[in-house]
Amino acid sequence: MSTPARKIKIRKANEALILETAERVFALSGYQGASIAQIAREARLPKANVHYYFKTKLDLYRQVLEHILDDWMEEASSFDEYADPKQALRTYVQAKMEFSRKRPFGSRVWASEIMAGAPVMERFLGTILKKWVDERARIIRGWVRDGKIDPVHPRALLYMIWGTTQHYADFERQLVILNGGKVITDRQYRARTDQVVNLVLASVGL
Amino acid sequence: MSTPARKIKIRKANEALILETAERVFALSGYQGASIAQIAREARLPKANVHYYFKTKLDLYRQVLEHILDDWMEEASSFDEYADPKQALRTYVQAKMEFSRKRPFGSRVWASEIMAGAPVMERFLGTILKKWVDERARIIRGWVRDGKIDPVHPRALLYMIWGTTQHYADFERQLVILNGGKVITDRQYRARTDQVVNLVLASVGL
DNA sequence: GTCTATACGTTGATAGAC
DNA sequence: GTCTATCAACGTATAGAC
Repeated sequence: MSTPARKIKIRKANEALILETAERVFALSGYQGASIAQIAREARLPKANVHYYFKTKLDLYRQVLEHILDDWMEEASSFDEYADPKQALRTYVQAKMEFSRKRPFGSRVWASEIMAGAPVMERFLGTILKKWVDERARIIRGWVRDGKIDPVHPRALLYMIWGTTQHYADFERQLVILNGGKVITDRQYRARTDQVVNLVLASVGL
Repeated sequence: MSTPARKIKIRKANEALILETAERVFALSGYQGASIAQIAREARLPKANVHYYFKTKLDLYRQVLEHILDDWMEEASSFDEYADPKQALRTYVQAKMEFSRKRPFGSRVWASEIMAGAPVMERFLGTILKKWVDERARIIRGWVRDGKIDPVHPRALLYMIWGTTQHYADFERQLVILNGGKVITDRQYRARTDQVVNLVLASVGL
């Protein structure tokens, strides 16, 4: 029963449970506002166990962010799936909207980290993200040069896509209240995704 | 010297100082994450003085939010300055962009409050904001009916405007890093504002 | 790997001298 | 109106029995 293999399995399961719970709690209260006690409570584990798997609160927070970055990489790559601007933008916006729907807490942890001055993600932003944005800006500029889309400012377009799609995750509570307090159904959300796609495409003349 | 008039003046000045500092600190760390000690330190006041002017942390937080709502009302009214969609949207987007530039902390406190589930602003969102959105949605639907703009979903348009313009306040740190670490100048910001206006107008066919 | 007990700093808040 | 001293509650983190 107490074989190494079994112990590793328990470890993986508990780490995953804590990471998932921590993402939710950090999303709700931010890094400073969240407490290990609350994370432990919601994961139904003794507080000491959280410290057993993650030495410090900062360690745990860092790993939560790393998890989010993994998914970020995936949605970022969707931008390059097609060379045609219409298909590329549609695919990317859809991927971002799906992420906002499926991982709203991840989006909020990110937002809260940036609002706190990005002390942990600074390096990522200045290296990987900056490189990605610079390259995508070049692609968009190419589309403009070839007359495939209207002459828009690449960065302004990317920031509009980010701001809009992340709004659906970060401000979910507000959207629900404005929706009359009714939760947004999958059907509704698909419709909203299409509307966002159409607005973005129209904004560049597609 | 110690006349009532003088004391009232001192009170007003200190309250304003504390409110301004608190907005910045709440913006950085959220309600739970912020501490009275930090607010007092940054305002260069003893901790007890903060409690003297604002009985509890929640009291202070509420008043910070009320201040932000006052400004929100003002920018909201800019939507109705013109009946023509092009002028109305331009004026509104410009007002929101100006707010993001001049009161980035206010925007972030709002964002952090919503991400925390809007425990304090819930009533405002469900009453005043909902009414405002419903009415503006009706106006936008009218523009579509009259063929003045493309057939867009009113709410999707409003959320795009909010998400995009607030992104410039809430994610300022990220934008600066993506800008190569250089602060965004007034000149640059005016250009970005124009780009956002153009994207929004184009998104509805204007 | 689990969990109780505990160390020890920081928090929100107050009392009371000035 | 200002400010030091203080308190109970809660924060992170660890020790050590099981």
